[in-house]
Amino acid sequence: MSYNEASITEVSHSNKTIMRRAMHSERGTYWSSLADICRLLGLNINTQAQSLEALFQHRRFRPEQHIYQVGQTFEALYIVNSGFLKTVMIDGEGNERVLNFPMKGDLLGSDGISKDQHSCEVVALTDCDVIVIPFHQLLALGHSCNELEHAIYRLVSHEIVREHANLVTLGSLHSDARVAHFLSVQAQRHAALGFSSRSFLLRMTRREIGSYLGLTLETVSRAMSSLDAAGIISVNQRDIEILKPEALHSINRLNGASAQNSPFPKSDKPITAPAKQGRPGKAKVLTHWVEQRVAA
Amino acid sequence: MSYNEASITEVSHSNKTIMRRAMHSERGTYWSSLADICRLLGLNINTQAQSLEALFQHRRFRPEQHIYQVGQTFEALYIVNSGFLKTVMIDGEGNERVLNFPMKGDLLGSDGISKDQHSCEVVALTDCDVIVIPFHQLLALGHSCNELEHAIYRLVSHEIVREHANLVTLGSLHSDARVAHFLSVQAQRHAALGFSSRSFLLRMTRREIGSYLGLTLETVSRAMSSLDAAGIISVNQRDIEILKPEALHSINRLNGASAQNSPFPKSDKPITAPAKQGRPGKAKVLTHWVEQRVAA
DNA sequence: CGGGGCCTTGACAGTTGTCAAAATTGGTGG
DNA sequence: CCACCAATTTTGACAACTGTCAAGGCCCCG
Repeated sequence: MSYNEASITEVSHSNKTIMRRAMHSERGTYWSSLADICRLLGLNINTQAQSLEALFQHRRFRPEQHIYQVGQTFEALYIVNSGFLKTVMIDGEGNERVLNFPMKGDLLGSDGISKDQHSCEVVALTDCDVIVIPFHQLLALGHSCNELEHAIYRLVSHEIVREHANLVTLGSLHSDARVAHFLSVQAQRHAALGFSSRSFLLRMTRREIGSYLGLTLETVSRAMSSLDAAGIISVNQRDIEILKPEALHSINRLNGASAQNSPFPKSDKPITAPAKQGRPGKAKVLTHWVEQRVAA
Repeated sequence: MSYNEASITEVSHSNKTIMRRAMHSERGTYWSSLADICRLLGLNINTQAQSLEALFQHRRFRPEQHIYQVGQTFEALYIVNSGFLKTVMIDGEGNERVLNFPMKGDLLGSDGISKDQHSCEVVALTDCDVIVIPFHQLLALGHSCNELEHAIYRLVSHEIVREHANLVTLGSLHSDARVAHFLSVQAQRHAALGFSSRSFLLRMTRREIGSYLGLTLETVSRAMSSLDAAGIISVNQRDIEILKPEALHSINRLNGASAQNSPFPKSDKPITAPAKQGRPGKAKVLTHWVEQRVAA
């Protein structure tokens, strides 16, 4: 990503700039142009408008720090420029549920538009660099470029589609399948960022994965051990290596909750992993299902 | 709702009007102004702009008919004017998952903005009347009124917040609590529409409720029987009467998946229903939990 | 080197899915 | 008007899955 070191003369609200610059004085304040952001998002906006030169400030966060909290007044959307985070919802009794694990290129904050107040919170899991996009400013830019405006709506709508997919995963897959799907998606996302899709590091705890998938941390751990024993992945704590991506991807054992209203009778066997041979070492825990697969 | 019988002279694209009028010739075509729609949504837009007089066409649907389908090109958002519907997602094998049960005043179609193509589909459960709002036209109106534009974003964002709540329900509540919560929400929504909040008719099957809640139809049926036996509700097929709304509302038995990272130790007993006396008749099925409550 | 998270694994119990059958409802046709 | 059929709902018995509780191992950090 091409950073733009802040140069005050380029910016309209210079007083603000000075203030913020003071806060981040250790390393200076970074800015990105709208064009940079479009690149980060993979957008191709065709416009010669000067709006592409509008600058947006970066903010850095340490692990555990909040990008925003529940109840905080909504002012800006955020784009993740680097780092890994979690989005969590807190219920009345202080229980926390993980909604998502955003990473580079992801949008944060769209939950706040609805009531001008955030209904969930985002926490950094690693060092993070986030671009702040004041909402009113974004709307103003949208007015000068229809294509950009449409892109904003698309971004927000994309969040809805993503959540739909989560709902389906949560409601209709068994624990092994949820974990397999989670790892598969993580791998793909890492790949999309230019990292290896075969080997990566999980940035969150088993408890957080469980919360995200609607499972306990023990069930997550066991599911991973099963996949390891089946030779589909290799797990060492948070270090994940994917040995058979296709196998991982094709695990979608269904729950009873997936109502089958389709005309087809429930005849054909579900598509499952063609795992062949479990490695002898390590976990002895195999669900019946994986045992069956391993035996086949 | 104040309908406006189509009067062609009021409308700009008269050719379209004639065409559509022909399609619905049985009962004539209805139109609503933007002001009508704001009223339906409970919005209070302050503007004298003539845009409030823009007219939008209604479409009627019979049970089982699709408002839109997966893969269909996105062209419009829809507001439900009357009737009950379901939003469903179809996976590769033809399994269907219910995502929501929209009713009067709800927004439909926001999933389509993302890729100019719908990723789920909406089906009428009863006779329905739906207002069609072509998206490009809505954007154009937004340009002439900032307040309206903001309202559009709020509507879409609200969908995100609603889905967050669904994810939490699905991931962190036990079956009884999910069903109780579902009924509680249904009651509130009926009340918000001016119907009785104590007694209402479910428009969907047990299977559809189960699909929505990530449960099987049998589990839904059993949960309702338990609540009935506990004297909290009265169930007769799809006829629901709520005897103790507070009790129903306060059932939130947690799953293990709700990671408790809060500082408070897990000491205090969860808030549960103070059900006193099960009626002697009917269901003999009680979960341990309800038994415990009933005994207390 | 010690301590505190975090992860793994085991044993067991509670919850929920599966399969099956009976009861209820609504609609259709004789 | 009644009988019958199909769809939906309820209920039961059982098995499978996942949560609960507990113990031990691993790793990082002080």
